[in-house]
Amino acid sequence: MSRKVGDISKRVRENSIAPKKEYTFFEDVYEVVRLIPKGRVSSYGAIASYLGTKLSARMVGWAMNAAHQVHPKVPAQRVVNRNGMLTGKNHFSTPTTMEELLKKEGIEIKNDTVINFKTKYWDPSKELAI
DNA sequence: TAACTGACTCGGC
DNA sequence: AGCCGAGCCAGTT
Repeated sequence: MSRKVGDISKRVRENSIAPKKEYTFFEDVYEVVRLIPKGRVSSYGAIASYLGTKLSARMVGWAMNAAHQVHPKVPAQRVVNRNGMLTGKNHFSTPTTMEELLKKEGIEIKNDTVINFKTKYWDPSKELAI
């Protein structure tokens, strides 16, 4: 596990996110995702951008792919693409798991898209104000 | 070892 | 307004 990208997240560390001895991009992603408030959602790009690699939104998705086996648990269902679509639903135990989890948190879904995405949107680079 | 693959985005046409 | 290509980079083949 390279630390190349993780080094960029020094800001995250200094911003009082749970301290750890080793930092990797994946772990940084998990930390940020865990900070997403219940009932809110964020996007891959926003998280990538917050970590300083805004062009690597795909890596955030990659991280989510492995997030299911990470502890403490990562609320991967709160991360959708920039349009509010549940593009990652197929990576959950069942294709409907993601939607069910979000509904349980008070987020309405229609056609695999978050209703009122704009008002539910949670941007780490703003909310966490680096 | 090189090539391919994404739970993404953005810019250009 | 929608489609296409490029950039991103860790992990898999």
